[in-house]
Amino acid sequence: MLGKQLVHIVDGEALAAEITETEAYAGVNDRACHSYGGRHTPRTEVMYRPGGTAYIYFIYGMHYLFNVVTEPEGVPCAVLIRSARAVAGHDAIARRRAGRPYGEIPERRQRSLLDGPGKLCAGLALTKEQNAADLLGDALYLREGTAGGFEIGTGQRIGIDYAGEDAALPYRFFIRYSHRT
DNA sequence: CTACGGATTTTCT
DNA sequence: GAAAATCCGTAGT
Repeated sequence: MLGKQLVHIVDGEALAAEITETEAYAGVNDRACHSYGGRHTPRTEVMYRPGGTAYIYFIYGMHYLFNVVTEPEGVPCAVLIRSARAVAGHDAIARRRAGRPYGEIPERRQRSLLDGPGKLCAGLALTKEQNAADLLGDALYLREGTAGGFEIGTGQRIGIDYAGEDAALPYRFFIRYSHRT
């Protein structure tokens, strides 16, 4: 999904972001995954749905995180979208994140608008309303991006120290930008 | 740039 | 009742 765009139509306006960082959550054998051990709870039920379903959950009392379910029905795996870059609806996204249009926030904040999983959901107005949504929908979908020819870096997943040995798995993926000359 | 504390409520034990 | 797939502001190097 790196380089693809996530689009959410809100009040008739497209809010869109190109995905720059992801993490894989690999199902019943992955201690970091909510479905580890085959757990069925009200929250994890959506993970068992077919690939292409949105899995959005609430965490830390104040943030939503957005995932894409990836496998056939009954196999509870998902990819967390960890970071992205706004490509459409900048003002609406900035208002949701900072309370002001894009041009009125500091450059520092413009560059870090969507560089976290909670920030992405806040900026694109993704909440439990969109949980379990089909990502081939009219209001929420993925599409091809414009980025091309990038390299993919990998690393450990963030914020899952409780996962024991699985915390070391290289399941974090990100676009390697080769600036410098 | 890193390091810290506080926010705040769902979720599962 | 504890922990959580986080973020922000502040302070320090």
